Amino acid sequence: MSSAPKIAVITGPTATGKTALGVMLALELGGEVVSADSMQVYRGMDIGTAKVTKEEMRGIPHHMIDIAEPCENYSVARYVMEADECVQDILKRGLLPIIVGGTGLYIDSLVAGRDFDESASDEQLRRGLELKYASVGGEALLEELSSIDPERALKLHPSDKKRILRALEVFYTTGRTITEHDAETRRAPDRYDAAVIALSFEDRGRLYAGIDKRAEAMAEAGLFDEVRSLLAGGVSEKCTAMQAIGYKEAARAIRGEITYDEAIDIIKRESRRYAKRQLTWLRRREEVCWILWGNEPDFNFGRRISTEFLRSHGLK
RNA sequence: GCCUCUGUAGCUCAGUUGGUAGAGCAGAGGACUGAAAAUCCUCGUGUCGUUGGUUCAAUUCCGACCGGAGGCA
Repeated sequence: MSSAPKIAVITGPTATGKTALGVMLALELGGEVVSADSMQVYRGMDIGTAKVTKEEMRGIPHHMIDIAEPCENYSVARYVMEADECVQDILKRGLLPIIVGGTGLYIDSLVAGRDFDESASDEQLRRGLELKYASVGGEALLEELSSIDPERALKLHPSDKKRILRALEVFYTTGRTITEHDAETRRAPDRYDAAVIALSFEDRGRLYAGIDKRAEAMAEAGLFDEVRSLLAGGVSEKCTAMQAIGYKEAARAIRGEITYDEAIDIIKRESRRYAKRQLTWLRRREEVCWILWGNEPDFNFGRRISTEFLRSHGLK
């Protein structure tokens, strides 16, 4: 058995009740919530990210929310550093850290304790590579990568610009291939012993219905006004924050490219697809305690299953 | 009531000069190590409205019937 500190994780696709269950477990077990959500880190993005409200928190401290300006570009690397500090601090105070969120990459990276090399990022270089990609194309850049890191190149498709560029960037800034970096971090044992609870619905249709309903509710709650004020505050389309589902579509409607109703329909569809990707990410992880709702989330049931699972995992 | 058009994948439609069919969208599956709510890959069988007829063979031609749209001194 590993000697890594034990923590709890609540994840699952969007609109499945992670937030509510997180607070319940924190109250019951004496814990604090550490959010794992790539968009809730940004201030001013509340409605469209379904951020926890003060009332919903019920006095439970929530970390890693509202910690960046929407025009900053947040990243996994920064998340792991900052979230890890929160987790350490909670553990030090004898409480249970409960990671709650749907950003799989953030959760896995935090749990594994991935060490992102500080030097392996270079804006200038990336811009240059980007221009090169535009001029010579993905095939040519993949070939370039192939001569450096054939293993990685083999796994990438010529259209997968982001990953080809990153692989080259890592090599040119650190002198080591991304394959070597990967191998190294995979070899290291996880930093935390995570008990993972995943929420979803038994029936995919139910999940999607909930997502659609929530999109409508967001629009009614003032999503478009929220986006308007972000844009007025100088948050540009290029910011990572504006890639968030709900925000980019609302911005298009505000610019008059599509109607508000069209925007809402697209938001629903993109959210459904996002949920599907979240499920795909989650399914490859073994030892997950799945809690599948029927028609509606049943939090009494969820809480019972969760606490049982966490106890069996040696938590409290 | 009569005339014309129409009925093909969840939706919008294409098509087969007769050999049981294919696009877009929706959807499904997968990947994922510094943008991850991002990015990328793969996947098309459906009583061709129903029912008779012609034919070796009908979704395709003919008839009737049932939906839908339009027209009618």
